[in-house]
Amino acid sequence: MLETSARLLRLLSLLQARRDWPGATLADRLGVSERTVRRDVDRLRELGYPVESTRGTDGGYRLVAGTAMPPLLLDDDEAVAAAIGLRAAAGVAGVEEAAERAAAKLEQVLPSRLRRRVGALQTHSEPVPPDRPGPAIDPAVLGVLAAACRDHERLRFDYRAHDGSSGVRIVEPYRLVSWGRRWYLVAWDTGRDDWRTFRVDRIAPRTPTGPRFPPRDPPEGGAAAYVARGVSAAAWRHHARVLVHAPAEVVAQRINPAVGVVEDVDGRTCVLVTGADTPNTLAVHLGLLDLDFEVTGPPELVDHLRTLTVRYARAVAGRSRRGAAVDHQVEPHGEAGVVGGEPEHGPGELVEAADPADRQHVRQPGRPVGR
Amino acid sequence: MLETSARLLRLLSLLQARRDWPGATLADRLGVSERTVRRDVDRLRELGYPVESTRGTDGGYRLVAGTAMPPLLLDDDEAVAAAIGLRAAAGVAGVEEAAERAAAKLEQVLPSRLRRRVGALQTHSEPVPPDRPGPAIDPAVLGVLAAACRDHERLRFDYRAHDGSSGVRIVEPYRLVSWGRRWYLVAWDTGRDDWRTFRVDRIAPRTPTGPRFPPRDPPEGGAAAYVARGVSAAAWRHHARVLVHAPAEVVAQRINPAVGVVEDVDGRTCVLVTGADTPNTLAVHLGLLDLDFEVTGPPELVDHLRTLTVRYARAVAGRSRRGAAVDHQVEPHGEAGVVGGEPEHGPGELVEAADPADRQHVRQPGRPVGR
DNA sequence: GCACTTCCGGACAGAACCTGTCCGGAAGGG
DNA sequence: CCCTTCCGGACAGGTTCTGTCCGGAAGTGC
Repeated sequence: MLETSARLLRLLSLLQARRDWPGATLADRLGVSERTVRRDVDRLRELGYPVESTRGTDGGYRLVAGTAMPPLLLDDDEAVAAAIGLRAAAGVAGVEEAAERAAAKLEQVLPSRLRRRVGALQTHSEPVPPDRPGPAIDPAVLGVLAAACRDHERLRFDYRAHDGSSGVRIVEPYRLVSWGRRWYLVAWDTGRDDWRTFRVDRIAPRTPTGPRFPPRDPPEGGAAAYVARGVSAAAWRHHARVLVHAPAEVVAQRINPAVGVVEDVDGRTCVLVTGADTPNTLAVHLGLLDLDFEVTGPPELVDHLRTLTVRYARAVAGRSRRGAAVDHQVEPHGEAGVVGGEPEHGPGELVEAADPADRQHVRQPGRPVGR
Repeated sequence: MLETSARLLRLLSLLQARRDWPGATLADRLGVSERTVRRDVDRLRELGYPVESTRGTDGGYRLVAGTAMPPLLLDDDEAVAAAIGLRAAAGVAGVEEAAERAAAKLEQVLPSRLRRRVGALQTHSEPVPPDRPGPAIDPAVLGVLAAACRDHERLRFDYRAHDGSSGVRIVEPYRLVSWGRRWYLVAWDTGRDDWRTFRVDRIAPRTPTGPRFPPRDPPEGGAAAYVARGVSAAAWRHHARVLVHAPAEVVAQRINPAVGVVEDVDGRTCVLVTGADTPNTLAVHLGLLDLDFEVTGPPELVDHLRTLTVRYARAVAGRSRRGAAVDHQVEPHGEAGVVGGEPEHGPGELVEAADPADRQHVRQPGRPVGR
């Protein structure tokens, strides 16, 4: 019966959307008897999609990872997110081709109303760019945390503090946030009776999760803002408070909010509180402002700005001496692919792909680069 | 019959993996009669997943977008890419929650061998970061191009050159590449008998696609490298050839290959060919090298380096005059969330989330920021 | 230990569905 | 006109599915 097939997909969708379903609830949602639900669960198992079951109070069924990938049943919003994510993944070394294939699969069946949303979000989004890879995270841990957030289940986990000590925490998770090169969990800490942000790479979850808890009002401004407040100021090795000779609104427009906070001083100048892992990166952020500013500390930054001053001065000192012999070889063009009026690019010199695992893209004159 | 359900999923999977399937081929793959395949196609249609059909030579069945999202059937590599992409999407404003939900759905069923791959790729990947949103692209266009790449179908499209003129091109598509803030199509141009790179936002595909063509050897180094060669040099408004006082290998290690090409000169110095959209960005990127260099052109760059020289000199001039009164307020900490020894962060000052659509994160002293 | 919760699965009658074969029709392209 | 493909009804034969009923098993809390 075709209804059997349809019902199996709906059952799979329910099991993917939430963790635990008592058989009676499933029977009610699917409009069949409980015996049929048990048969359906058996059918999913025969198809290779393992469904675990728990008897007794708070028992029920849950879908777990097996050896085969089951069909993924996404709602509209999730499908849009997946389409955007797969485009992002298309730029990731190691999965370009697979991401492209998956994106093609998804987009060929994406309803047109969702396609328009993908287009709109794609052009107006900018994820926080990581400057280097973060610590390794077990995706199973992320999965447990993500499911607990979604299902409003309490978590217990061992948390390793920055000084190496460890302790057990009991929290009500709210949201996972990818911030820079790390993942964070924003949760209500039951022991401290307040919101806290936890580094996911320091969490070792304990099982089982639960019990359930009623959702509480989220922290002010949402999880990402909450993490931004805590992380941006604390995560950097170097910090600076810089007096910028421009109105705060102008400065705010020129920086990524992930890198700093702007405080108005007198309407014409403001203070930028920012940071970075190295003085060089910090100096780059300041340079990108393209505005006059004053720095009095930290000493490393002051030293580095002085070094840059000398370096830049030297860099252009030889301009009148060397003439234009070097730079006239660079031909400014219009847009990408335009060469001599041609709208696309022909074969160029050999350069390695943008693969961070292999950075050997040095070109010796006259011979191909890399392996 | 449970086999009917299983077969429907396999049929759906086949239809998602490739565009056109003659009925006889499907019958062969599924191990049933052609009549049964026609019944199965009807069943998919009744489930809400539209299957189009074409009669005659080169006819067959293809899955198209309907009003409902069908189950997504991903192979192992595609599932890994989707997991990575969804994590990337979790940082995109507007789809955080949906991406998190979709990620949780996927990761709860991801076989453990794939989870490990996700973890490994996640920590060692760095996509080319876009510095700002690219031109709007109709996702339907991307979908058509992606499918044509996958199915090795020729494309005909109207291509708008940079000067506004337009012409029809017939190509054999090879790969879509996300590069910086734009998408590119790498394809064999049948008219010019050579590889070309096309801006996707300038492509208006003509239908239908086809006929099929045998795959040819890809351009040297792969599609991303190919685009890198053409785009990096041509896409920027400003270019520079810079003499760097360091060995080429050292310089190559310090830059992202997306931003430049390094040519050895004499083993101790080398030339960096790079570019950017503004002289400021170019100048600041040169500063990131943390190496001495010489620049003779273009004049805008030289002027701007002089401007930066003055700005930086002024920025640090007041250090001895102003004392440490400003910067001692910044308390360097250990890792994220550590405040006074606490391993996680309590409620901090109010700052807007990292939402590029709303950049008002200016903080007036004493009052909350933003709306 | 008991009561309540949940899953488990066989047996049965009745109903419904699925498959392969056969065939004539329709549409597209060379 | 011929070849390719999809379309779908008719038929016989066989298989599966469903709801009901029931006894069993396991987990949890009091």
